[in-house]
Amino acid sequence: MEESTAGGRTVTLKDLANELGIHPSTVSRILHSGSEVARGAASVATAERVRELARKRGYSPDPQAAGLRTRRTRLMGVIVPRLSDLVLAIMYEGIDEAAAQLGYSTFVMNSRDDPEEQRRKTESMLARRVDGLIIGDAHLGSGLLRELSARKVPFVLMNRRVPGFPSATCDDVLGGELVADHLWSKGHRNVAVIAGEPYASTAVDRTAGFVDRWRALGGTIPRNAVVWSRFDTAGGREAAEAILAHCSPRPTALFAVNDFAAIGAMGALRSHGISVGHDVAVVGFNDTSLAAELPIPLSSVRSPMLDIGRTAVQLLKRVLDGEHVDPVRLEPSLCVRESSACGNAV
Amino acid sequence: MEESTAGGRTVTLKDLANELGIHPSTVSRILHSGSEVARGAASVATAERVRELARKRGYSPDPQAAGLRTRRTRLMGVIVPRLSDLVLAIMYEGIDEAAAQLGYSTFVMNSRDDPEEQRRKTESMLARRVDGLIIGDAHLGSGLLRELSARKVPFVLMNRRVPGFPSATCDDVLGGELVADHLWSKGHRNVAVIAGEPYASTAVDRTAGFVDRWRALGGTIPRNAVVWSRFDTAGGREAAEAILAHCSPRPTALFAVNDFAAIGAMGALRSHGISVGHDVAVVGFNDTSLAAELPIPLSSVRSPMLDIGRTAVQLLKRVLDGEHVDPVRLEPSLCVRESSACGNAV
DNA sequence: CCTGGCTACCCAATCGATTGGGCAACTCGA
DNA sequence: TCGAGTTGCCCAATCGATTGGGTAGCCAGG
Repeated sequence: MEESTAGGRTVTLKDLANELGIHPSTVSRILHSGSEVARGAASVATAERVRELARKRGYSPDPQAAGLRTRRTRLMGVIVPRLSDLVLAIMYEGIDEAAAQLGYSTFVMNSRDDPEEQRRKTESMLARRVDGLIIGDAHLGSGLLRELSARKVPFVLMNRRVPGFPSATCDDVLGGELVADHLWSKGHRNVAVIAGEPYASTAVDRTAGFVDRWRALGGTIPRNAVVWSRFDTAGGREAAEAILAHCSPRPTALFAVNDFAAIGAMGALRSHGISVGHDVAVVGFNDTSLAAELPIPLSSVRSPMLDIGRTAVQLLKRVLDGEHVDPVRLEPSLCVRESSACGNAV
Repeated sequence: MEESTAGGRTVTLKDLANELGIHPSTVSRILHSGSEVARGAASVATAERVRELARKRGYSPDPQAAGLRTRRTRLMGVIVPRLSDLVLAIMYEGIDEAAAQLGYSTFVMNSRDDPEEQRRKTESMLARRVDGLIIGDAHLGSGLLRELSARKVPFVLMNRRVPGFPSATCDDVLGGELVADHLWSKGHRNVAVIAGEPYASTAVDRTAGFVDRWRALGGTIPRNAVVWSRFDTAGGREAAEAILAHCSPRPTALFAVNDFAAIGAMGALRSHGISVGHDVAVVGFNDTSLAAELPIPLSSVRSPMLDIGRTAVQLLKRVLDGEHVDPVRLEPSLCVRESSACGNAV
């Protein structure tokens, strides 16, 4: 009785209709319409017979055919820098879950933060006729978003925001502020920031939140203590090397806007014989599952990654429904661990 | 001139045909057929005019319509335990790349290694009418694969193999052997294995490769020195705790079949004041990007994850073309780092 | 002049679901 | 008893691309 979709013969609306001696359109209305329409379309008894047979035959509607007619695919396209970035992978899990709940499926593609690829992948998604896009790799000042907007492509941003467009992000400014408060209260007065990529709002906002709050607290941050870098371990390592080379006296605390950069920085510090959590405090961002499990557990700002993904889906749904939506920022919290547990001698 | 797909009016074959005063079928043959058919369908001059106009109008064929007619979607479904597992994420990047090259798009879904979810996601993929499946979460002895086979659903396995089905995997047995050779040659004689999940061929094969080779070398491994565990850091931590609690004398080397489990184990060792790479050697598996960047760099078996993904796509393509395909095992290599650099006193 | 074979196209059915418009048959109120 | 309304269903067009089967016009050979 489990014939269903693949390999063997596929059951169609017409098959069901023939078998019951009624018209396919009636079957369609019964199976795929809101209860009001379905009520008007058939008697309760007929409806029950139809539903029963559909179940028995393992009927599943052909999304190709339905989409062809309705011009909607119930497909969302998701573009991320790279899925092998744990942060994005987890957001995608949130997307996957929320999309399934709304009856949508998702495509994901990696753009590797390359503007060329962003365009290519976007077009490729549109060629697949996705209903809308969730863009997780937005670059500040990129023209692509304005173009998409002009073409009336429905989309929302995720993870990174760009002013003027709907987005689901962490409140990264607040996250940076939390770190500033923490390090300041631990007695640190000489800090450096591994700031990430300047085209990403995550990097910019976290850095700005930290630096602005630090100054508000009365601290100073020399220009060369803010080092832009890639988001991965290698980037963090290089940035830490630069800081060690150019900042004197040596900072007593490092804020990396990303856990992986923080891990890279920890490696660099260690190579220099500097003890993390003792000689130098390190704080990361995102609280990925690794942070707590590292040999020296890493303090990190926990961002609600799953919720960001879920929220992005909900926002996109509302955009698809024609609503106007405002950016959403979800609140982060700080997890203090050994890497920044001990303060500076005051 | 960039009208193209979304929002605004979509250009169809008929539009092109009308504008040129020829029949849609002719346009179709010109744009979407091999050169032989296209040659027969129109003069070179007409063909050029069609192609030119298609470019100018930004024509892109509607996959819904094409799929409805041809019964093929050029879609591959990919099922993985979780995309937030770096190993699978990287394999997926390989898939994404290879699939794009062949003109396919991919769906990914997470099954979380839950048999119920595996079924649900599989059906959901089939309901979307994917042409075939890449299954990255196969359980040894699961009935699902046999069912799919019986239903003639085209699929290949990836990452984990199950005898009797086509698969693209690492040669995990060889990987385990490499580790055994390495640790033995370093003088270790008392070792333990963090073996992973017994339903996954990766875990079973790596463990078997290690244990069998170890015995062949003349070593012994007591029963309680092989601890099955989850693949994540927490699982590795728990397994290491169990080993420390139950194995005496304490092993001088640990082989974890997965880098994350290895990292968890390193954390546990450290909590016990045991120095990794000095008191106890640790070796992981997969050589994820983190291994080399850890404060104490982790020795690990490098598995060709990208290639495994690419290979899976190529195998599936061949299955879709009706060929018979045999399992493919890609060769791993060992990367020795600080965590197992120093041997045991001989 | 007739036949046969090209060349360069056209025609129309088809895939499966959706949906606006019908329309019988029956009910009910006046 | 008539008209209006409701119930329960059918009809047929449609979405866009594909594809097996034509066919008109032309040229060459016999």
